[in-house]
Amino acid sequence: MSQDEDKSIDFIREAINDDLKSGRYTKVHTRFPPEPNGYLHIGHAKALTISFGIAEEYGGQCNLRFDDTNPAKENIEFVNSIKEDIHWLGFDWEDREFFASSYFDKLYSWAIRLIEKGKAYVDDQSQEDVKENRGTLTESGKESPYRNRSVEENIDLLNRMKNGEFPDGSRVLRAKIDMASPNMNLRDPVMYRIIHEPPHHRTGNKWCIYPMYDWAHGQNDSMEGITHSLCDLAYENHRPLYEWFLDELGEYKPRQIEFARLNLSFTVLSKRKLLRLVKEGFVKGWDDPRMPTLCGLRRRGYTPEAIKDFIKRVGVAKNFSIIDVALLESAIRDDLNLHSLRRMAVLKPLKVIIDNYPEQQVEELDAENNPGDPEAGTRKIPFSRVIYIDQEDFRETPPPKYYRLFPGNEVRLRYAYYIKCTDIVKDNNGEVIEVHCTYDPDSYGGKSKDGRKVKATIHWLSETQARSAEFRLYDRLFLEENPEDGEDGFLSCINPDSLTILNGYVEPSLSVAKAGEKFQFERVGFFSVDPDSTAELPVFNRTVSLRDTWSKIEKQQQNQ
RNA sequence: UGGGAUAUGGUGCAACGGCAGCACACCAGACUUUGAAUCUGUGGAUCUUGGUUCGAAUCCAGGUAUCCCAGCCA
Repeated sequence: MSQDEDKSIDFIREAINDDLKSGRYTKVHTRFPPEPNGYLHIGHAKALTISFGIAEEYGGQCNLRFDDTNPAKENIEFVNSIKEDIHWLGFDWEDREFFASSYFDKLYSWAIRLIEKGKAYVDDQSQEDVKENRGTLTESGKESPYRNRSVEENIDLLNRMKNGEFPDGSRVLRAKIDMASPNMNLRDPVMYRIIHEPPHHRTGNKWCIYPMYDWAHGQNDSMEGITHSLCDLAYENHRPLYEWFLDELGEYKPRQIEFARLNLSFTVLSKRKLLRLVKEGFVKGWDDPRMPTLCGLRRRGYTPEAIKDFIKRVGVAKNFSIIDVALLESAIRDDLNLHSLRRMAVLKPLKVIIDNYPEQQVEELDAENNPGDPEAGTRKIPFSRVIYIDQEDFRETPPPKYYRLFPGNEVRLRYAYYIKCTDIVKDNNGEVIEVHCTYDPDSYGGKSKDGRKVKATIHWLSETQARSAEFRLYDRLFLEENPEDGEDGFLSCINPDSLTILNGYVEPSLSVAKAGEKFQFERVGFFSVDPDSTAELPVFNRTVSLRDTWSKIEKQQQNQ
């Protein structure tokens, strides 16, 4: 067990501590139970980190169990992607990979047991009638006319349902509880429904009946000896049913504890909405770097460490909450700042000619790979007469407090020399296309001999050695802080500029960077190499920009 | 009077009858060969009304707001 550095622990760990102390349970065994009907996203990362993390902390175990009780929605590809994503985050279930479908036989025998106890019955009502007779939130329901069939008839009917004698929707098995219960989940909930097609991805056509969530989840938890079944607040209303089944069966009963799911500002997390983003082409796929899916975040350049750190910062509670995406960005910046190598890249090139620098000369200058980490070493970067700088680092007429290059001003080229702007060349449209400078030979390496200071240091690339590269700059997908509001609202607040593609240059060494490698482009942001990269054209995804104080200052100036 | 849950700075999370604290965000400054990072500092919160108590974010009662529940989805 971890003795938390900070003594405060969340309510789940508190409950587990109580259970261990009281002897209600003698170990901790959790489970992560995804339905294989979609990709894992950042919200799942929270659930997963809680269940796997708590098991780890208490020296217990966490099972991976696929909740595959509905063949209409599930398939093996999702099973595989889910496993990949969990492993990527750094969690492992060892040999405890389970499927709800593996328990179908045993579950069936438990259903028979309930029927024999008179606690379950086959209902022949149509779907409409079942709905009609369930009542409303304020009115109690009506009992089914089939509610009091004999045990023998119920068993016979269920058996024939299982054998495929009846069409989809014609009958269901229901628990006999209380049609007047104020908790809708207790108004004779459906246990089995008939589904002939499609075949189940694991059991094929063996089964024609499939258990509902409520008639599978708790039972599977029990069968696996789970002690703490941690889930979403949405299942709070299901807990009485979870316990009713196990009590009636007389089986071992885990404790279900619910916590608030993760919501993120400027993000949608509901499966339906994510699906529409993909299907309707607002993004390029489930792993589009703008998606909150784990595969999307991975491609964007997020690290497992940052995601886990983020989840830790979010905390665990029962309040409905919406986390500021800035917290996620802060977590990835912290991680990448510590670990990523620095490189120079020019996203929007502007040509600078250093008139007093010898025409054919090329110098190899030393540059640190990570100023914060001397162990990261240094590299050589070529310098010559013609270089590229970023357009944002030059202004013909500088606004107040602009320290970068402008006519008459001197700046430092990172790791190289001081240069002073002497002249500019414009094209027919009046756009500056060339900047002329002189350099101070006594400022080699960026240190002036006379000790004079310059306010700005800018990044650059030597024209001849620079390699072309594509930069994909991602911004938030939605303009509204809470795009989940409303059904279609999220589509109307899509950010038209969520992706900007720029063609610029990078240091020569980066042309061989491998997909997934991460760098900080100095003064620009953190980038990760995209799998779309080719030998001719490396592609860099911007994971997150650096904090940009200047743009804030400039914005303030414009607002005045 | 359907049932269940939750209310603490802008956003989250703590404080478990005894000085309301932490992170992110915001703001100011120091430092800086990244206007980054780092460091220092400022401001700002207990849903509401009553009650219990020497003392209430915490306990009690009422009110209000928000979330979940009427799938043969999970």
